[in-house]
Amino acid sequence: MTRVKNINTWLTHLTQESKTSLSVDCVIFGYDEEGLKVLLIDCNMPPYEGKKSLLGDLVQMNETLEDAVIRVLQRRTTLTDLYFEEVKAYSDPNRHPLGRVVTIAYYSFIKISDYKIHDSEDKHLEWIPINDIDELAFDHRLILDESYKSLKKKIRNHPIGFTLLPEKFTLMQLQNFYETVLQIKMDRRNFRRKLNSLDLLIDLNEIQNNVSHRPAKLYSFDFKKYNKLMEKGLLNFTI
Amino acid sequence: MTRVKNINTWLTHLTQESKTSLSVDCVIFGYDEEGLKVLLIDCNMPPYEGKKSLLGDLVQMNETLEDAVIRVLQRRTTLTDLYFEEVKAYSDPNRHPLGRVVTIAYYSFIKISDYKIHDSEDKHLEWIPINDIDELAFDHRLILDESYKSLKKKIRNHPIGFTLLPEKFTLMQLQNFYETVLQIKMDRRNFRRKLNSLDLLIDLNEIQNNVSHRPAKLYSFDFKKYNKLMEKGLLNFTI
DNA sequence: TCAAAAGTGTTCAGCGTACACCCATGC
DNA sequence: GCATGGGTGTACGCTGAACACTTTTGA
Repeated sequence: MTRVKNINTWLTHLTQESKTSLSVDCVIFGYDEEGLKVLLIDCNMPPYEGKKSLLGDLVQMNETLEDAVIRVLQRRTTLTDLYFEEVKAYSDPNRHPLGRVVTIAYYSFIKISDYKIHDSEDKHLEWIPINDIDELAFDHRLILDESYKSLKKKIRNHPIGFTLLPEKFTLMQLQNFYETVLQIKMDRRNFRRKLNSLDLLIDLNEIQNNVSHRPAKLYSFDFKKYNKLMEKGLLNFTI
Repeated sequence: MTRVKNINTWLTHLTQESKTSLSVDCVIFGYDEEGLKVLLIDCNMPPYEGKKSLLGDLVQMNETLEDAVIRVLQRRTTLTDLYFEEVKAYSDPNRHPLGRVVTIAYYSFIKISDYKIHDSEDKHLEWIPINDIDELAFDHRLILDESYKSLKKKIRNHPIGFTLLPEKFTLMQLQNFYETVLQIKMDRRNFRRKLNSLDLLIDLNEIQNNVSHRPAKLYSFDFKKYNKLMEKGLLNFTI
């Protein structure tokens, strides 16, 4: 009987020559008062000198891809509750000048003020506003575009935004967040009704002060209630 | 200046010891009159002898992941317009008994009658009804579950179903397809109205014959119209 | 004439969308 | 008092969901 040797059926060892380098690349989205930005680093690898690239690294032998992403993210931040999502694998044999490197792309989304810059490499790091990014090294522009598309989809059905705002926020700050990230305009009255109907905001009975206009009420997000409702599968969170 | 060596910034070569085996695994969903099935193969690799596994293979040096998927699918079918979607990467260092194998999971969905069994390996191949599948080799049960979830989501927004039915089909056949794949019941009148309102079915002015009940009208799907509308981005296909 | 599936309409509730005016504060 | 953003309500159209009876055919 001829039998095709196959990784899932019958094989006795893995050969060196079929192995490949594997990396993770992370589109780190950041949000602050100025808007939506992406953390990029200078690439000095020919032929991409002068271009910026995403943060990423080779995956080590004893870690999962998720471990590698956490490593990439934590090299630069002290945050522990990191949020990230897998986007897609990129495997063009010619995508990397050093040879074959398959990369799995992830995106993360953090509050820029929580981000700690802390090693000598950091001078090559920069938060670039999403709309100011032009060409990137490797296929990173493509990765960025597909990640951003994926983020925009995700953010309308998951309360990612609430961890990126100050603990106490106004409805206008919240709406600005969605408008900035989604790059659309929303109707103020409809937005407020929508958020109220979700019944997940805690009215703190506090107001802004020192603003030269009518002060807005402050809210916080009821993560406990959200988690409880999601566990029971009985919440349709859509914005 | 200390500088972290990094795949995206500054590195002169790729070392052997950081390389890993890479595979693709494909959840091949199939549909026929009997329902939704998955193509599985016997696994003879310790410690999984006697279990079934998904179809997959190691990725070769000069192919993309998509090339590898097509190779896996075409080893067993003569179809050219293969449909497949990436699901997720699985990278637990202990997921494979031969050593570290990172796998990228894909699902495909085909008409079982189009599928050609054609080599000696095939006697180990079987279409198993989705609800009859128990444990699988490796982490393939997890991969199957996550792929099925992903398929169910996809199928409500993309006309995948229409390639899996006979060219001429009745509305009941179409509804059965959705009910079977989604494992839900749908209201007949609402379903028919929905499909009519999409205005993508071609009324063939033909009816079933030799059925011992009122014969149903036959339809086909207007792929041309669908593609045209989708290009213009002006169709919200949801079932 | 019976069994079996085909075919058909209406009502209701919820949700997204569009839209304009008065209010509270600091300067 | 004026500039600035905060706060509010209504009307309409679309869509999903629930629900029962008549029609056509073969046996």
